[in-house]
Amino acid sequence: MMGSMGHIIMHIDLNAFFARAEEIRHPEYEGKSLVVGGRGPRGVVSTASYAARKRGIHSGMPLFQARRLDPGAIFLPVDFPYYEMLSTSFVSYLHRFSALVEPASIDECYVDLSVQLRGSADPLAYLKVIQEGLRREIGLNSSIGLAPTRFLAKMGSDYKKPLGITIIRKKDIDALLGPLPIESFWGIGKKTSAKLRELGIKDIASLKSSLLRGEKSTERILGSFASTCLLWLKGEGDDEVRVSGGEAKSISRSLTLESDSDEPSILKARLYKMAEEISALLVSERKKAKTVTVSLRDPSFHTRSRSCTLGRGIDGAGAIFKTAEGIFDSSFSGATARLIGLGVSSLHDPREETVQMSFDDYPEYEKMDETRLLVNEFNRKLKNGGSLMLAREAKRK
DNA sequence: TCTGGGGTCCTAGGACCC
DNA sequence: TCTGGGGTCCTAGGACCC
Repeated sequence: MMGSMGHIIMHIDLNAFFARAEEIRHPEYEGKSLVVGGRGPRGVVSTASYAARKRGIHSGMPLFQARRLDPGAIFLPVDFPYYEMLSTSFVSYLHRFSALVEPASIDECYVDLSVQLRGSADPLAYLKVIQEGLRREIGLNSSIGLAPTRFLAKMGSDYKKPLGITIIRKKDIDALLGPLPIESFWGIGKKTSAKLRELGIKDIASLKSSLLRGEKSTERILGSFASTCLLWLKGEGDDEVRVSGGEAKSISRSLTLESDSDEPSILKARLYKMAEEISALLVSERKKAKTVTVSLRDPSFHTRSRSCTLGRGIDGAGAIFKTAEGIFDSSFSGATARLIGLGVSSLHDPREETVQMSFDDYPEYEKMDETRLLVNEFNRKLKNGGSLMLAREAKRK
């Protein structure tokens, strides 16, 4: 009796996507030192072309620093709608090879190639066709990983950039991944790798042997992720490509101000603008949100967030703003902000709402407008929140 | 002229209910 | 009247990823 067969997963990642996208519409920039990044004095690098990377420029670096490293580089602002258009072409292109395509971000996809490659004598040739066709037809460069699980496919596409193709079979896991620095393990970032390095775990091989030995110190650092890591390094774990593409669980906007501000009218004006954008998205996705979160980053870069969950979903800019303003007034009055953010979560489809509160049951609600309802809701929350200051404020209203 | 913006998932503690 | 124990919802913060 045959066991159920594993999958063959491809992960394909676009190389220096934003920079390459600019080269496609400005061929004269090709091969040049190119930096795509935010606007304003506080912008950072989104993507640097490979020529710019050779000069030490990388994602997340402040733009002024990038300018210092390479004053002759070409600096371009981020044009999301254009990149999204190219990303859509990328996904459509992949559908030629498989119906099972899952976009994982704007520049990467998981593709199930089980049917196409099961028993294939030369999967590499097939992957080359995909990679070369993408470059020829759309102009995009990519790196590809092929493996029995999502994790290994992802590690494979990262293994050689740009224009790499890496196949990771179960028996080759240790030889290929073992020597890689611990930072390259997907899901282990700066903080965790620093802690692991203190224990002498500096590469993936030593992580795996530590986990195999069941060392508690390593398990404490990784928490519940420890067992997942070991599973992944044995070549097991998630191998499903989910076509449906999960719906968004939250929507947020945030803005780093050109200069710090403690002026409520300025900060509230930003909140209103963000509320409008979020509302437009909610309405277009036919969603309502029950939770509103306001966040503030102070000049020393400490970020605080305060949220409020309402008894029912909202999607209007006015309602979102009023809730945000209530949070702002009660939690952030007088604070100096470098960044202000607004987000909504607990999203749901109002058409699937089970029990609608009937106005007949609560006739006094009938005369109230939406704003008034929200203020009541908010005040009730504050009273339950147990903050004296907040409760006093609620009483005053 | 220090350090973007949009997400996901996890954790830990408190409130509340049975 | 010094200690229950789940389960769920909510909040806040942190780590990570692209």
